[in-house]
Amino acid sequence: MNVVTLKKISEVLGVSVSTVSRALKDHPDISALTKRKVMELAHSLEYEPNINAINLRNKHSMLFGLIVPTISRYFYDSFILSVEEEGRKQGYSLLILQTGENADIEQNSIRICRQNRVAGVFACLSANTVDVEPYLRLKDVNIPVIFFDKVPELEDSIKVTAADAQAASMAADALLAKGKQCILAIFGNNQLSITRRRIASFSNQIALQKGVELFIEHAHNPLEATGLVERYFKKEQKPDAVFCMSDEILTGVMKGLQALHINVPQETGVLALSNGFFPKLYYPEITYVETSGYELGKLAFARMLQLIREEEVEKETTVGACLVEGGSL
Amino acid sequence: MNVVTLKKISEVLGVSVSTVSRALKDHPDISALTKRKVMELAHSLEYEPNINAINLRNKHSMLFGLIVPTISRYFYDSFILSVEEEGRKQGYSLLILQTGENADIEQNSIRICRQNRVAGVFACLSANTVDVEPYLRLKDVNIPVIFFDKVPELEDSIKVTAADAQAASMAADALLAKGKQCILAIFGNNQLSITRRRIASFSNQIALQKGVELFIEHAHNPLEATGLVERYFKKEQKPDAVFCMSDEILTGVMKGLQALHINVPQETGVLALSNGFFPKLYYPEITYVETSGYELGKLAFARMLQLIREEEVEKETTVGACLVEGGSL
DNA sequence: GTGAAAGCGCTAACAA
DNA sequence: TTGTTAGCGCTTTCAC
Repeated sequence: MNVVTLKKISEVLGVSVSTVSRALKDHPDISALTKRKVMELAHSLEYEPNINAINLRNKHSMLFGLIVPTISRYFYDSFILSVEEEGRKQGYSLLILQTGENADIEQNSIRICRQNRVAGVFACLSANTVDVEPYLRLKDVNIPVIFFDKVPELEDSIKVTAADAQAASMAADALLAKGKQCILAIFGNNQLSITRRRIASFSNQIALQKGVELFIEHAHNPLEATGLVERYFKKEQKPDAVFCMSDEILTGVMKGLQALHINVPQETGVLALSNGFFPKLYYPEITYVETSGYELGKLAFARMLQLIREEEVEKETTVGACLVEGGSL
Repeated sequence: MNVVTLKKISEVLGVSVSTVSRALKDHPDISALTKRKVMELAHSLEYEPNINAINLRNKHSMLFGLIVPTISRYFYDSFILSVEEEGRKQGYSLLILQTGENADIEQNSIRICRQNRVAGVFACLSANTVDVEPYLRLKDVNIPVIFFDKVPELEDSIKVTAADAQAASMAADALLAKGKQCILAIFGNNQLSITRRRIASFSNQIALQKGVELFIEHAHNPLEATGLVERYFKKEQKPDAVFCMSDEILTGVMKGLQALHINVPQETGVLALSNGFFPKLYYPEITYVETSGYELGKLAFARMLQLIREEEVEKETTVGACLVEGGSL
């Protein structure tokens, strides 16, 4: 083992470990000469401090735990990216733990965060999280928790989410502004509060305009969305617009429209709530209301820093939505 | 701070720390009674061992570093998932470090791995990695490195890759079998050995069939791929098939074809090398040669374990490819 | 069957 | 300006 430690450096130079330690941190007490010698040697030996020793001493690590159903696609990747970027600026790294929507793995992930004495946890609940308690108990060991996206319905936890209601009503407005008269709106899992909020807000907004027909449907995956499109576009009266609650639904809808050779936007308009990646895959690009995982990440990180610094933190914050025009409406 | 340590438990119970330590690991020396008392108390106090202390003592951690350009889409997510799954079985977690193809961040990520005394590093080079040395020097501090996907052209490093040559020639065969005569083949960054291997194998295979015209082009992102499609399909003699070296290129190509209203497969065939997600987004689904990130992850992990156990390890291994029929050819 | 003590690598209070 | 020392939490050897 060729691992270099402060001790090794101190022995070579004939000084004490603490001198080396201080020299490396550019401590004002140490003479310029000593500093130079220490730094040079450390550099040439490729010294890297042992984080575990540092953490042990500090009683916390420069790691954040990030517990999430999946890192890929449809939203979380951009959240993670932005948390990682922000964290890097402050010297933090990310311990990413995917639960795959499995409650056992989720519980275990919380334990791993505890054992690692992470500086904080970013958590997005699994669809079937049974017990939020273990998250809350992290507070006992001084680990702050920020919930994002899929958050528990609890008063006293810190949550950051996209502005669902706002996004959904913006989408409705965009459809009405284009004079759409017969709208197929496809939403996701109705169990989730996020879905119910979006439906309520969307249909209320549509209802403001008399005479618009609205068909609300649910799809749990792209395939079901494709099926819905096939069903509705074989009808006598075809929808003149399709609204997709998520990227996942959007991909299913587009596949269905392609299969039926339906031209967008000539024969029907398409509008999605999206993070922005999938709409750009198509031609014409899909018009969407953006709920940015990236922005959400930035916000979550800011909240985390406040918690760590023991500043006052707002319990619930949302990031706004905005309409991004493609050519699909 | 309510953090429970062995010492706290030992004080409550009036035994020594070492007894507690041994009791918790079910050491045979300890009496059943003591064990029970210790375990019960530890449980009720929600004791979790401090990993940093353990790592410090062990001189390594139960973390793997995973350095990758991006965690999302196009391949890596499935690799990460499988490494994480395998790792979890053995008690490992993942320190995921995204480089965003930035060489500085990549270097820094290597340092973070060193500082954390990770048990090993899984590395996929950035497109513009200038200096592989820092990876190799991890060996000096006993950190094994497994390169995957984008690997360096070095004899003595351990690499796992998709069977590029095989996949590319399978793709060529599939095109020839359909009697394609004028093929536009779009590859990625020509700097990467992976690209050059694929080109060589692909064009050699095509060359076996006399009279087939092959146009080889490069695209560094989807946009460039879209541009190439627009250029080639405005020509007098349009390609009767497009080959896409990656998912990224595929998405760009499909957007270009949609823009020009070119029917697949009637007017042109499309074939991709892919991980399987994107081809299913389109109608008809794209025929592709699958190189599985998931399988590759399993393989990489197996190699890592061998390295850690200081077993003999094959330097280069590949996972096979297979043709998945869609309706695009 | 249990305890005492050393040591992993680092930092910081205190001494010189 | 530098050194000595104690201690972070844990494991393990050695002693009893």
